[in-house]
Amino acid sequence: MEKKISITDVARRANVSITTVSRVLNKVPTVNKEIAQRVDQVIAELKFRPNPTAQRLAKGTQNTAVGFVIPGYPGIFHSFYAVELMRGIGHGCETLRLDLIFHITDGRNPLRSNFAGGLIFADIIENLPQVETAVHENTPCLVINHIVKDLDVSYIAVDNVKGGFTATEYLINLGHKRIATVTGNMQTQAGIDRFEGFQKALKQHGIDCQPDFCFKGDYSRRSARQAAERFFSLEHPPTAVFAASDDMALEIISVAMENGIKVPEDISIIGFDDNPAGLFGPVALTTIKQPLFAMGEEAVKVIYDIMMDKQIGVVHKVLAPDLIVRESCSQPSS
Amino acid sequence: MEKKISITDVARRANVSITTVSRVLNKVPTVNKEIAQRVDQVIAELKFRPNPTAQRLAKGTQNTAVGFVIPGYPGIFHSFYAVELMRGIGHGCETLRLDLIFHITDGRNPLRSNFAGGLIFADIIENLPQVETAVHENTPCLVINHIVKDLDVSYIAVDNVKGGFTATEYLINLGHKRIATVTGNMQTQAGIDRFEGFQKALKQHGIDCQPDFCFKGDYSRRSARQAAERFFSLEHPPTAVFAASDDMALEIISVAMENGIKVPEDISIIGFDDNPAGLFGPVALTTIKQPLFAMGEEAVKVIYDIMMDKQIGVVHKVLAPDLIVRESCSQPSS
DNA sequence: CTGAAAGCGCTAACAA
DNA sequence: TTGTTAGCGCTTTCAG
Repeated sequence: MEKKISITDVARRANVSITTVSRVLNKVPTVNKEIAQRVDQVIAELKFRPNPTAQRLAKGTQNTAVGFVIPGYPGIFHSFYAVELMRGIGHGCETLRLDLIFHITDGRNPLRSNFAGGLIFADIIENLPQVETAVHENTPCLVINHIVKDLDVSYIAVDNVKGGFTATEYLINLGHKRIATVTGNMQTQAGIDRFEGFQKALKQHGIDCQPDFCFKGDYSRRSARQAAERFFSLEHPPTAVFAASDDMALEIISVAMENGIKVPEDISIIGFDDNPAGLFGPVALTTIKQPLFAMGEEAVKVIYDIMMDKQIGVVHKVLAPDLIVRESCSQPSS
Repeated sequence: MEKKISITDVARRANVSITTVSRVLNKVPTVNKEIAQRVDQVIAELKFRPNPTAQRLAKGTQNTAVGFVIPGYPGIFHSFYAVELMRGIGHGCETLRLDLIFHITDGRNPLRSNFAGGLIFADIIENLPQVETAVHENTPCLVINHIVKDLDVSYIAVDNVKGGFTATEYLINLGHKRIATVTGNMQTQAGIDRFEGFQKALKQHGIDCQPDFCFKGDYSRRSARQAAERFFSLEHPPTAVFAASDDMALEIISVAMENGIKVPEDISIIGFDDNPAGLFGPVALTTIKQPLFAMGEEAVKVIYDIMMDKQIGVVHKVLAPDLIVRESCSQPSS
């Protein structure tokens, strides 16, 4: 462990003042060529690196870095959801020339927001204490895709009610009347909201919401399988199903095929997420795409405004999801 | 744009010294309860945030952040290669309690390495000038998967020669004698090295390397198709093919199927990359897996040692790739 | 063209 | 328990 060398060491060795060293560091043109060269040489010899912290302090540079906090569970980097968000945030930071600091954390550690001027939280479930701390420390914060009630914090989220509504209305407009749904985990906002959108669409088009057609799932393939088996064993089975996730939609398609039921001829299936996995398999999945990339990008803009005091108070934004039509839905045959 | 408030403002307003404010900021327990409370209140009123830069300078904190530089081309976050690397680096940073700063860049901008104590470059092709600058500024640097010749910089790479060798030898051990290859882009190190490994394996096992069996591809599916058509039209076609990428391997399988040639019964195909796409499709692809995650993790360790002066001079590491046996290879039938 | 000196905002002895 | 006084390593007037 060598002792840190500073600008003073360089100055001494080159027989100049630290001011001059600072000048060559900053490429001030008014420095004598020879001296500059000598200084450069000493810098190289000593392998001197100016301390960026001190530079920033002296220059009074604003802290232009945003931290992106994501849960560190395995597979996070393979999650379509997280990666899309990252892309958007990465792009946003690039545009605004902000540094992007990743905080991959299990939510336990205090999260020293060392250099970050603002924090974006991707998943609040594990990180709620960290959000609270950050808010309490006056750190600009933004939560993605989670509508926070108990805390006065900004958020930007996708409109899951609208997503459920859009999916269901699409089915209705295709001519379906017997529409079922398998919901997401009803402990989660997304699960509740997507189901609400489903009901709303039915109601608005004067279609009854049969209890038989509403299966409370939990996003798991297992629950989707149970739902599908229930639906298919009904005397009057549905002609269309809205699944609250692509994963579940895919599982329903599997069950259908196992039972010789054709998609979309015999039954239409629509998912939610626009997971690339929906592209493979026997039929490309029609689904609802969350504007993940846009959300990430927007998140950066918002946090930037907050950091720069252009924005006072918290901001709440809700983005609309898009319908992606592929092959798994058609008009009812009967 | 409000004037920045500093610890002095807080001190004045709370009628205490800045030291006391500093103490409550750092939660030093020896502060009078009432005073602490008063200070806290003022902090809240003024929405004061301590300047992290000044804190770091005063505390003399080491710069424990590593920058990860990746090209900003679209789709980078969906590239299996890049994402695996990120995962490894993310994990490494977490383990070493380092901050991770992403620099998503097109290679044009100067890359102000603001807070990073060290830099890891994921793809040197677009970023070479940045690497040069960084090296010149004595910034600890590490290049991933590119063996740099003209620059005295550390790198950590995968052994592509060994990868090609392993793939080919596996085919040989299965009993194949008529082995073809479609190479990657021979302008790239990976392309050259994998081909070299192929030749080396053949030679070592006393098998002639027929020119007919060596097709110079470029990683594209198009080139793989041409290669496959050539191979299949030969009087004595090969019984096995080593493709320098999974993409190409998959295309060869497609061509084979179009021609009624069965994989692996009639012909064995081995790829390179362990791309998840190889899992789908009619036969799961046998392939060579690059230790991407491990490489990222290792990269962090190495840059850390360099940053901490535990490591003097540059370090060059080469990791061995692994054979992943799945379904696309078998013993030759004839 | 160069250097002395005064900070940048905060922490950390050292006194009081 | 609180305040005074030096710095942290660098930039930046302002003289020379």
